[in-house]
Amino acid sequence: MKIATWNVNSIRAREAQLTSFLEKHNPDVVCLQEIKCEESSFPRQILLDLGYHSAVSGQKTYNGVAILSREKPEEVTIGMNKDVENFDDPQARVIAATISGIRVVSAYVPNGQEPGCEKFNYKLSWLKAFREYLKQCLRKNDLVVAGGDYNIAPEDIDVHDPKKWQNKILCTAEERLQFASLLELGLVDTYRELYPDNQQFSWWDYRAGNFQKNAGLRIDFLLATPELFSLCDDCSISMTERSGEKPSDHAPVIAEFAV
DNA sequence: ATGTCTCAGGGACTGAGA
Repeated sequence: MKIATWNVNSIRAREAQLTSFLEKHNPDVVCLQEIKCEESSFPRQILLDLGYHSAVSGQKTYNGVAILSREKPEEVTIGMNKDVENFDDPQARVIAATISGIRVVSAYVPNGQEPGCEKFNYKLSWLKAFREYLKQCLRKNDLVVAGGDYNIAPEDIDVHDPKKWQNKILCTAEERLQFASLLELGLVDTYRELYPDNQQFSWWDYRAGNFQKNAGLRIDFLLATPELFSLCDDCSISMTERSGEKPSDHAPVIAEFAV
């Protein structure tokens, strides 16, 4: 079973690239982020024609998450408010579904803009709510994968120039502490666990030729429970899509499980 | 490099967000 996560930066602008991705890799499940549209304009039929069901949580212009799957998704839930009290998030950032007995979460963590600002505080409180959400999810399920754009580079190895990025957004100690607390729930960063010393990135700013210079960060992950990770054969970050025409600024992360 | 890309509003370009 092949599971992927990809921030597509608008699903309508990335329709051709998403089609190529699905045809090339033939994943069973894809967690999408930043679909940037309401459910009514989501290309559901195009994906059905390609053999994928869609579970969608969208909104106009910003954010939006989805889960594509070969098998029909079950127990689809949108947002965190069913599991986390006092956190009614108007932004479409979390969706979950059960596919082939695996609880799949697709998450788009807030960017935070700049340390100390209002959006940064929202990011930190969002992450605390998400931790509680995942805790409940792990309580109910043994096989869980939480794919997403976490907008955090967990360690210096995940950053092309750690000195330049020190205390910058995506790299602050506060964000890294929040990410570590997600792993402390009992989740494994599949790519990092398999390749402790590899430096490979999943996001490169469009500006300044950052991709050509490989000036990137690793901020997209497939987090798995130990039960699921024990079935993980491999995890990789695909460069094809980021290298192609009109790319998303994120690369897909793909893992293979013996399920 | 204040560097690029996407969206909405409005009907060309600007601002927000990343």
